[in-house]
Amino acid sequence: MVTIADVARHAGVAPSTVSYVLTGKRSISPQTRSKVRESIRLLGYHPHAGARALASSRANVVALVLPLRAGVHLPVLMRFVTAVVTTARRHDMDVLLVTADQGAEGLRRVAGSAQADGFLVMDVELDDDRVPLLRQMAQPSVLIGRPAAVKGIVCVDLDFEAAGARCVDHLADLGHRHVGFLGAPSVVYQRNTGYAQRTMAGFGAAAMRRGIASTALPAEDDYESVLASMRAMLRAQPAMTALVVHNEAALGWVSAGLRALGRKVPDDVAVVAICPDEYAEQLQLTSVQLPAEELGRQAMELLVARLNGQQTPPLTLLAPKLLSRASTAPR
Amino acid sequence: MVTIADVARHAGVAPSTVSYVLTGKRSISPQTRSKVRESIRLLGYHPHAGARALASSRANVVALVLPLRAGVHLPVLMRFVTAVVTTARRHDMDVLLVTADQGAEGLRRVAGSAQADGFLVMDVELDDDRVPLLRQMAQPSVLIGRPAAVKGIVCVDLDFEAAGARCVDHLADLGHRHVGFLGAPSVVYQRNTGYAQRTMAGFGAAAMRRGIASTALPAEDDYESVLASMRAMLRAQPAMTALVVHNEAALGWVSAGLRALGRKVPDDVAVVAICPDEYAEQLQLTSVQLPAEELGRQAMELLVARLNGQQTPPLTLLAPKLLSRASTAPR
DNA sequence: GTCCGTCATCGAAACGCTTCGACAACGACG
DNA sequence: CGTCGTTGTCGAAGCGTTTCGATGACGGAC
Repeated sequence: MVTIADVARHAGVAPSTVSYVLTGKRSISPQTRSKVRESIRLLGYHPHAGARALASSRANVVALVLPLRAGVHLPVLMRFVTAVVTTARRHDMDVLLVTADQGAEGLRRVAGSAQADGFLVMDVELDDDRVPLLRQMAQPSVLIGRPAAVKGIVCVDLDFEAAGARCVDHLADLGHRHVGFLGAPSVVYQRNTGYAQRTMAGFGAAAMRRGIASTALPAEDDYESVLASMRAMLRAQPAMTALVVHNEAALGWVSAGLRALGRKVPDDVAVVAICPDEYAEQLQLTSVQLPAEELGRQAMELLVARLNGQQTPPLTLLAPKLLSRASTAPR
Repeated sequence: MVTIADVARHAGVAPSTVSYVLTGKRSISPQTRSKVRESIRLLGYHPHAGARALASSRANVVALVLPLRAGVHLPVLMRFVTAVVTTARRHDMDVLLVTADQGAEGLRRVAGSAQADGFLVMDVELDDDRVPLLRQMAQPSVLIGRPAAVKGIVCVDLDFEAAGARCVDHLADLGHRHVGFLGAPSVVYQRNTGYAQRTMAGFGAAAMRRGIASTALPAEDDYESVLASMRAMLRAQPAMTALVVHNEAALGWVSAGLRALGRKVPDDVAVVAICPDEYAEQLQLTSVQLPAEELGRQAMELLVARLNGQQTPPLTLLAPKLLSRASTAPR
């Protein structure tokens, strides 16, 4: 293994000088800098991560806590992950994969061993038992999503409440008086997942405000379940003329299902989805965008800022954007 | 931060003794052991990962190289990931997430900085440019999948060639003389991905051997594409009475699509899938199992074995298992 | 011509752990 | 009863960085 001492010897300088060239923490003359750089290149030197972590008490690693469990729509999750990894790399950091099933214990271990400088936590439940722990840890953390108690933690989230409301408003403006809500798989609500609950709440409140009748049901990710939920909604509310879908896995089955139930989109039933734009685009659905990449990126940027000692706003809430497409043609 | 010296002081022993209690590399009297354990618990001590890595030249981390790109079916990928993480944890290792788009450069960086002790690489292409690098790296690696040249590397894979053949044999035994093959998205073949190519090859060869006519087409992950591919196959080979599907994302559309083309499963067209068992179970499809968890687990175990200096077989090839279900009822 | 501030560099001391040789204590053995 | 292995523990020397105080060299101000 080639060490910093080897580089220093080769370049005819002190090890500390090499270190300063690498980190840029002190000014170095251009000549020395390029001499050292050349030696580094020639010898193929890579600083030893462990040694670095030990000396600087910075691992240059963030832990990403991922929910690999039922009800999570993986393609969407991966958009977050990709954005996080890309942004991390841009700041010369790496990403340690921690699965949510390792629980608070896993967090404690990773934090205690100083394996990671910070934590990015996804799929937060409203009453999440990891939150108290995160709050008292030495390392900063950023949540993607929002628990009920946000005191003392930093969150990034889409304003799902507003998103739910935005869908209703759009439909109400088009004259719909009876709307349905096709939600995430029921386990997601059972877990009390923040974004799912909030969207529902926003949807419900907006319907009340606009004096519109509404029904809501969860749906699993298969055709039968989607069909069953929609059938049940139509039975409960035969006059239903619009549907809000907050379930990426179900999206593909919705219009086929409605057709099977004797309804055409958009003539009989208008559809608004809450999902990444690409999906809506492909299916030609009016949608509120779920900016996964943007959320992942911002979360990582916030974490980096905190690691650099900067003050950050405790809550970054992205405003929902609705894009009108063929599935809600004016009546 | 509480260090090993604190623990040693608290327990009234030397730091090295604490270390030996932790690693178990020398025998320690039961009394001392429990005394030290108690101090560790009381003080909430966690060894500093960096220090440990530096002193022992072992980071207790494996890098998992993930293909987060088009054509990869994420639910299946996540099965691998979950199995890898779980197995890693069982050996007290953590998992560093490296995305394939960081390329060979990323591997070099992680390896050079001794951030990881070994590499697990997924979604290997037949002529993968990372393979030469992996071969010459100080750290061992295990591939999930197989490049064309396997010399000097360790791979774990399902025998996809046999899997393709197994499907044909099953169908041939049932009397089918004209079969189709609905493959992965075309980008996957364009990339020359090992498992996709091999399955095709096995399928084709078996069809030849059994004197059966065959057609093959790729399919994307949407209904339209699946329908189009199947229509094209039926046009090319109107007598087609059986279909092998090697595309998890397409599975859900197959029987609906065939129905739309005027064919019923299994009476008009028999279907065999190559996919994780759960999917086949749910859709009641005869299938060759894709044991993702098993592959992930074995890959990690092999890597651990190599890290412990054990010799391992260069190729672990799992035999395909076919499970007969309703979609290939005897004619 | 002296003094002072800046700039570039050096040397040495951490950082927290593992590992290896050394060494008592102790029972077994001849 | 001396000797020899074993067992359990200690002390110290690394591991490869970063960081901080120190130090020359140099230029500008007086």
